[in-house]
Amino acid sequence: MVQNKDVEPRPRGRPRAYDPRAALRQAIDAFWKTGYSGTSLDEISAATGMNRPSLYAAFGDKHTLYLKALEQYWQLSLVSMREALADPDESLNAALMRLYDGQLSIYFSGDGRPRGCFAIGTATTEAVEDPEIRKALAEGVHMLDSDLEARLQMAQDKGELKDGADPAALAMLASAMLHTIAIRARAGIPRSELREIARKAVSVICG
Amino acid sequence: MVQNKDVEPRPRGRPRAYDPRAALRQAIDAFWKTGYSGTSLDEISAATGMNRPSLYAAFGDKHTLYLKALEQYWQLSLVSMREALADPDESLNAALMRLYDGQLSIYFSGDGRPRGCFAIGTATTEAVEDPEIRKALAEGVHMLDSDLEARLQMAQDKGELKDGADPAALAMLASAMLHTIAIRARAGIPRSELREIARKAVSVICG
DNA sequence: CTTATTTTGTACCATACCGCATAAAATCCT
DNA sequence: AGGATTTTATGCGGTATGGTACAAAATAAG
Repeated sequence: MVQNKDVEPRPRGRPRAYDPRAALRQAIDAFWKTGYSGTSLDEISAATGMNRPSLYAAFGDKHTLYLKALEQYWQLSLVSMREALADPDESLNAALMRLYDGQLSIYFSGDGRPRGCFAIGTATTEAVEDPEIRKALAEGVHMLDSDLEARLQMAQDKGELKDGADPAALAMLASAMLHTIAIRARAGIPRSELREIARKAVSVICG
Repeated sequence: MVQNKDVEPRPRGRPRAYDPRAALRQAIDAFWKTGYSGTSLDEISAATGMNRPSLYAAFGDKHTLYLKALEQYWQLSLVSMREALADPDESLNAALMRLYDGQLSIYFSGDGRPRGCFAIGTATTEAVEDPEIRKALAEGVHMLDSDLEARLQMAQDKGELKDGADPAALAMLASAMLHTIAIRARAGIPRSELREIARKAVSVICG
């Protein structure tokens, strides 16, 4: 089914039955619902269609599989957020709403119930006793902080903010807003309501 | 060891070896570190000093035990927050800082590593697939929202907020700030830093 | 066609887990 | 003292879990 892309020389032995990238996405889906501890390798095996030895060969044990899933999620998520903040001609208000709308699309994606942010929703629990997950969580959070602060700084430089505004403080509020939305999505608050509080928060932030 | 308080008529059979309230607190401590799925009944048994049948007799199965722990935590937490917001003569700024300082004390309590908010840190993960936990999480979050909104409304009535401020929006930001602090505490961000972002956020909120 | 190489699929092992059955222990009541 | 009652303590049973051994399958190279 899968054609060899480009000039990739066909590897030596039996070909893989499943695409590792798709499998990782499906593993993310599995962890996303019930968390790291709450998801068994059998469930991941079912979600990916790979049996456990293949899973193990491709991604290592459960812990490293989860770390890879987390890293992959942060990448996708940050790409989406940076796209939202990228256009320098867009107003701060519009850029922030694009960011929140993009994340809401992620939080409410998938077949089952709304599952919020994968990282906030699953890594936070493990972070206390697991140094690697804690580090990955902290780094992801910090990335967003930095991007937002840069965007807020830009807004201030362009005179979009009221005098005396503190871009770093406003960036932290914008970041906090995303975190509370991530939590509330998992708590069952409807999407429309979350978008509404995002809208109000953006109003306050933009002054 | 335990004297019968007041006129409590000593119950009939063998006396309990452990105080159920203290045991529930210790069960909370156990769940707090590693979450619902990540904590075994053996660990809870060790933490409380009760063996499993006693645990089961006192609190029911693991799920109902966790629900009781969650409910107890919300109560303690909300009591602390309401105390912080209660004094009508205090400035909004001071009241909010009292609230954040009180919660930070909780988030950084205990012997081990900082563990943030019990509810945010452990219920969020389970909330997607567990209706009861989801409900308890949503109710707790909503309680804080309501209290903050009432306090912000009071501030506006007293003329503490700038004209045109939206108390509900500001309350949501204050709530979001607590949520992000809860997450960041688990992610390993030091307490001093969290207090600093709380201070800045309060500055913005109070105008 | 045979051999080398890699992946798959089945099955297994040791342990962990939750819940409970049952007996011993500690107290109250008569 | 003896029976009634409640809790504790030990331990078991059935299942789930993470990880792996091993043989069969699928492909490339010779």
